[in-house]
Amino acid sequence: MSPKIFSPEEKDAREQEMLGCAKLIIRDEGLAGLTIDKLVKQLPYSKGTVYNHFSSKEDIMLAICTEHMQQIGEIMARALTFNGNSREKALAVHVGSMLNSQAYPDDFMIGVSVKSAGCTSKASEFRRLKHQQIEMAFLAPIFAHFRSAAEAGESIVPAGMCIEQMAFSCWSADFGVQTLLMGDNDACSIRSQLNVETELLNSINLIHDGMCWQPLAKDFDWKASVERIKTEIFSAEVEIISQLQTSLNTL
Amino acid sequence: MSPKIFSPEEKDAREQEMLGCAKLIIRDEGLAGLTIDKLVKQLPYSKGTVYNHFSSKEDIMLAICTEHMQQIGEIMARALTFNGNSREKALAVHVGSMLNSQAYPDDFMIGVSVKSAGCTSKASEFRRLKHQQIEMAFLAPIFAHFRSAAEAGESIVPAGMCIEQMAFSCWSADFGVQTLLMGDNDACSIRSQLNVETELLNSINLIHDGMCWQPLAKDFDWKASVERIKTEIFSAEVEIISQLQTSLNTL
DNA sequence: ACCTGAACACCGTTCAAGT
DNA sequence: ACCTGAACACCGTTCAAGT
Repeated sequence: MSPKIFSPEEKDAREQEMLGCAKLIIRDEGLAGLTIDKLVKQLPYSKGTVYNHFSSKEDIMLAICTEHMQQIGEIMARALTFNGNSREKALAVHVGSMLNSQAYPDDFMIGVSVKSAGCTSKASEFRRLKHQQIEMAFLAPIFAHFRSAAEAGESIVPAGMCIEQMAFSCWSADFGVQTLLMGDNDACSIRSQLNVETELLNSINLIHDGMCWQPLAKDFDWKASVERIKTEIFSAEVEIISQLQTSLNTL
Repeated sequence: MSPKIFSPEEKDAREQEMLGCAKLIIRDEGLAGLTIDKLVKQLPYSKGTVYNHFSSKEDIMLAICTEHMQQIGEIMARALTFNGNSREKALAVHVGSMLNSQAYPDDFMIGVSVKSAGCTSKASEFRRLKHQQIEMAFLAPIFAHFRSAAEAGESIVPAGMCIEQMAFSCWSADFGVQTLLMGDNDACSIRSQLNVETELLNSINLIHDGMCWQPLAKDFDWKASVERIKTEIFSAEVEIISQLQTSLNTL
């Protein structure tokens, strides 16, 4: 009869509904458990409609990854409000990213898969652009923080490096530690003895010391800073993690 | 008639044949292009026989990953023979791992996939054990190198850290830089401006400086060291990379 | 204009039937 | 004892038919 025309708001709400459902499936059955068939079965729409919103399964994954990054951006902004010296604020960014990964481990796994496998190439142009745009948005305040610390003489920009490269060093080390220590530890006897929080602090301390970021590791109680960051800024995330662990233990 | 019985050598040779074929497919069509159907079609055996050797597709992937790690072990041993100071030798390990990843990018991608996705859990017990054993074998000389440098007073073991944690910091930073910069750069405008070799040297220099590993970055020409390492130790790998790039350009 | 779901080509894995 | 390949359950994607 009357062919229905959907407003952009309705389309957006439905897209959100689909993504939320996909996330639930991933949370329950893992990333490999996400299937278009399963997704459609739990949704009041058909396959065709899902493909009307997303060009492929990878497109859905990239969309979830982008949402996750938006959340990370909010975490980073919060981290930089920490009441402490500039190096503590930089540390807070990593503590926040780690807590977020622990509170939402599936989102973190999706991020790794999207970055490592060539998922982006199979996603739609629109989704790729949005992803890139958000990545830049959340990096900007980080760069600004590194720059102001260097300009204040609290850290030294190494010869031949620029601010962006300094931030990238921290980011890639953070990514490396989390990726290597979040997976199945049982595959490697060395890694199974390591703790994410400890090694992240160790790695970031080494890099910050390499930048001569004051105060140096040996002159400050950084473990205490981590605790303060957790309680003063990320108590909500810590709460989610502890709930997640107790529910895992009773299982 | 006479039921054939295969010797362990024959079984091993066939396994190698299967793995070699799988690697070729991955080299030509990417990791996602690897399919049991395709593998069998290019092999003089049937599906059942392949499954007689490997418990699953993940088992094949882990086997390839383990072979690659064995190769990395050989690279690391070679790196440590570099004629230079102890920090240069430590740097050589990373240069070698990077060159190997560039010379055999598919092997590197498999490693990332195996580590990030829960591939190990789907692989067979036997394959998992072998993987773990080889990982430990190639880490041992690295640990020994870090320890002797610290004992010689060329580096300082930070308070609260042990030798293994220092080595892990370098390893995870290396892994982070390579993973983030080897994929599709186009997804991120910042990353696309960064060069793997430059950022790897920057990151490792920051961490080594953080360990006070002499001589410090500012007191030495580390770019020159990288060039020396490339020509004196890894000329074969450099040659493969340049061939790979010219064949990519003519394509 | 938009939704539907049958149909398609493909996937990893198994196992009864052969030799 | 070992190999074979048809069969199975499932996957992502498409598109002619509906409303």
